Amino acid sequence: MKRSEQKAATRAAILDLASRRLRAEGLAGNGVQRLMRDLGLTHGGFYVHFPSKQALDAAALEAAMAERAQRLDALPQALTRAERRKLRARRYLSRQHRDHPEAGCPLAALASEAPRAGAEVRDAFQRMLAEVVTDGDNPQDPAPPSEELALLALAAGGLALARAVPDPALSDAILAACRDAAGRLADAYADIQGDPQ
Amino acid sequence: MKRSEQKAATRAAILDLASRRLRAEGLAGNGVQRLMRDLGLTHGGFYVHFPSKQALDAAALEAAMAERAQRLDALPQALTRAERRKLRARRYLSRQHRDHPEAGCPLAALASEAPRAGAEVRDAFQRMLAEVVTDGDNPQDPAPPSEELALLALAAGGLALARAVPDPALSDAILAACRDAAGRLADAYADIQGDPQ
DNA sequence: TGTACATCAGTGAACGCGCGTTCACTGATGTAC
DNA sequence: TGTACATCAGTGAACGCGCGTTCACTGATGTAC
Repeated sequence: MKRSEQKAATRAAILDLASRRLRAEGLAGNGVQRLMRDLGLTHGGFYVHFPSKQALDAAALEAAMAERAQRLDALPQALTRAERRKLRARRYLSRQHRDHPEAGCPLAALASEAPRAGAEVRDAFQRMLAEVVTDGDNPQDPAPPSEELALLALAAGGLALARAVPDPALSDAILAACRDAAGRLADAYADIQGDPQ
Repeated sequence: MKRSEQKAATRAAILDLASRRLRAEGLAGNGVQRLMRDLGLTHGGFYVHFPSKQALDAAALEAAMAERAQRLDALPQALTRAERRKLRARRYLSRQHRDHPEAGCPLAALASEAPRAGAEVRDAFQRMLAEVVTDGDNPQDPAPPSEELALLALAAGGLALARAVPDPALSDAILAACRDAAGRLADAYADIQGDPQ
């Protein structure tokens, strides 16, 4: 392997682990030294790849976002908008997603930490949010951003609460309640403006 | 002042500042040394009042909850359930609440950090959630917990996202979208089961 | 093809800092006589 | 009322730890002749 390829591979490995750890343990649980150690490297070398911890956090967030889009936004085409929204909510508010934050949506994992983060991280967070709101939908007939924002807030809030609560039964109940509410909300939006497709 | 009164006053001051700081800066931003220093005390004395940092966090969370209940759950009696829910959502998803996390709801402030916290904090978090879901409503005719859970998830999620986003216009848009969605959801709930009172 | 040199990814020790917690102590308050 | 002693809220130094960042270095890879 060429040196430049080796370097790119190392950078990718740092980014990938950081991206998963960021979601599993938050911004604080994602230290440079532990990260590099767990990759079999020493922490000094970190600064060959990233100018700062915050730059890594922002880049890891973007990487998480790209992964998330692949996972959650792949939807069958032949559905009404309301059906697509319900399906997305069902995936988002699943036990699977709740129990595997490291592979899930970074918005839910970091929602309450992001306000306290630095500018780079907050900017990345905002780009992610904009992406979620516009993405995964029919580009021919974009959904109103406000509807997508509310559905996202419901899903991300519900997932975060379901993860926070120690009682599994209550946690399941939160997920179920939010799936149901997302469905009702999707229907309410469809009623008013007529559902396309 | 008697010594025991003095002690109680000191404890209350620690708890109060911790409760505000917890919401403004999260669990991580709430260090013992800085807390005590800002109260004009030394950090060693902290352990006269609390057995550990985590015990303080849990107690501060409960204190925040009590304060929150006073602030958000005082509602006129002569309203339908849907009207009460809309009013509560309007208060919760206000610019005022977004811009003053230190005096606001701890669920929104800590939603994504809580899953990573210790058992004491998570237990306190769950008690708070249970309280929000059952409280502030007509005790004669309790609302279905699943409906309250979903409305809370929407409100807390929306508030957290609105705080995370650096662009003020987008932040306002998130609040407005979630207020609107909470209204629709309240109506949807009222339609199905008939609105009491 | 072989040698000399340059590049640079990664090393590892060190920096100052704040964390939560411990502990021997001080000195004002409270109690007993 | 005055003295002797006990209590205990709060002090301040110290513990080990992990944080992000720096920097002189090593040694394998890459390049030039």
